[in-house]
Formats: sequence, structure tokens, C-alpha cells
Amino acid sequence: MAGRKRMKKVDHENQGDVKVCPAKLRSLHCENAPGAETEQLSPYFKKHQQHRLGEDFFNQPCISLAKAFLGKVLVRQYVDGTELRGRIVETEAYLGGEDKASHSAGGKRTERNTAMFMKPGTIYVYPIYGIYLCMNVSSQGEGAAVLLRSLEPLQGQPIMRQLRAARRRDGAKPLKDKELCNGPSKLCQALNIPRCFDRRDLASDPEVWLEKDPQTSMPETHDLVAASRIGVESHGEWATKPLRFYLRGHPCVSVVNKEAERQALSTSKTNNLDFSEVQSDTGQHNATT
DNA sequence: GGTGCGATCGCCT
DNA sequence: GGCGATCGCACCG
Repeated sequence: MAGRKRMKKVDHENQGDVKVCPAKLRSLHCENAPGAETEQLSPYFKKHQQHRLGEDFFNQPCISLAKAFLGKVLVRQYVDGTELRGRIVETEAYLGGEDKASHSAGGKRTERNTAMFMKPGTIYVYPIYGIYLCMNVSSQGEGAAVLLRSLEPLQGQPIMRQLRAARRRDGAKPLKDKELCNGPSKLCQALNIPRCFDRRDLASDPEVWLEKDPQTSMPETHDLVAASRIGVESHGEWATKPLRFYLRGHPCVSVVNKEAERQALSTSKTNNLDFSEVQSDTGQHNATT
């Protein structure tokens, strides 16, 4: 498009309008070997072990796990006990093997995608486009993994907003809550998931884990939308397979597929979800039905 | 609101 | 050397 102005250089000094203690932000970065801080986390760590999902949860087929993630809460905890929390509302299944859109297509195993072949629950973090990260979790199946695409922020939004502001233009509009984690790389930025989390175990890591939200029942089948995956258009028939799953009507979903939603509606007429409250900056929406 | 485009660099061939 | 499981921004309607 000739004549349009292009994106300005990002001012990485700008941290937005929410001020967070620099020492706290530093503590978010990857400075510890896996498991190194377990003993120091006791009050918070122990408190949440009762809700934490263990290796049994991750040990299921890829598509099944991708659906099971929806409604669960991803928790990122710092050494000082500060927690960032978000409810998973969108995932994608990458099946490995025959799935040509998967990094592990054809059983191809490289240094980068090794985590996809490790035990179910292993975190696979990889860089994309040179500047972003994406987070996956391995499942049952050789080379299979689930991409976490979007979260609904539940706790720590000011810190998330500051982490996300690092890449944004000076003076840009403050992000709404629903914009903090509505994409795979945004999610990694907002929860400060660094590259060195690659190959860690989501079932046992002291800094990041998954919880069953006691407030939220499992989404009913009619609450799920199965749609084609994002950004895999060049992979032929695998580009159109319905391997992306999200909660219908949730404002934190990154890309809405209206056609897939029409099909989902045609198989189930009931739709009582109301996620409108999360659209405010401070609102906490209630996903119970 | 939707659309188009460039940034930027690790990974793979 | 080419591409990519993305993002933020300007512009348009």
C-alpha cells in the first residue's frame, strides 16, 4: 500500500503508565535452573499444590489435551511469591507425524523441537519471527504438542500490562485486560515465559504450573468451537483441519472464526455464556455457566 | 471494525 | 538464503 506510513521504531524505554518495582520485573526473568527455588516458595507453593494438575492430566492424546486445557488456569510465580494467573481460552493441537503444520512433521526431531518428543507435560518454548516466543505443552503421541494461544487475565494485570508495554510505542493507548494475553506471543510476554522454560515440566516446575479452576466447571461441549489453526495456510489440507479450540464468545480469543461458530451452533442451540464483563479494564468475568 | 504490511532473526534446507 | 504456529501500527470504511 503505497503512501501509508509505516510502523515507527519501538521505544523500549517506555514502560507505560503502570509503575512496577524494577526489582520485581528483574525477578521475572530466567535466572534460575529448573527446580532451584522450590524450597524458598513454601507458603505460596504449598498453598496451591492442592489445585495443581499433575502428570496424569497431561498424559492424554493431543486433541483431547488441547480441549482439556480450556478453562484451566496457567500460573506464573516469582521467587517472592507474586503470581500472574490466566485462564486458558484458546489452544491449538499439533499432532506431529502426519501433521504437516507441526514442527515435528514427519517425525522430524531437531534441537529446537526436542521438547515435543519429551514426556507429556513438557514445555516447548520456541522463538518465532526472530522477535517473539510461543509456548506449547507436549502431549501423548510422538512429537505432539498443544500450543497455548490465549488467556483471560485473572491476577497480576498491572504487571502483565507493564511487561507487554515494553514492545509498544511511546504514548500508545493502554491495553485493555482482554488484550493482554490474546495471542500466543502476547501470552508469553504477559506472563514472562522466557526461552529457557523450554523442556521444563509443567507438572513439577516451581515457577509455572497449571491449575484446575475451582470456580469453573469444565466447558460443556457446546461451549467449544473447533476451527482451523492460525498461520498455517501453506500446509495444504492440514491448514483447514479443525485443530484450534476456543471458548465461544470469549473476548480474549485471538481470532474468531464465524463459520466454525455457525457450525458449532447448528449442532447445539444452547449458548448461555456471557463474557462481556472482561472487556473493562478491571472487570473479572465469571465463566461459570 | 477490518486490512495490509514490515520488523527481525533463529532455524532449517 | 528463505521462511515463519506473530505482532503493532497506520490507514480505510
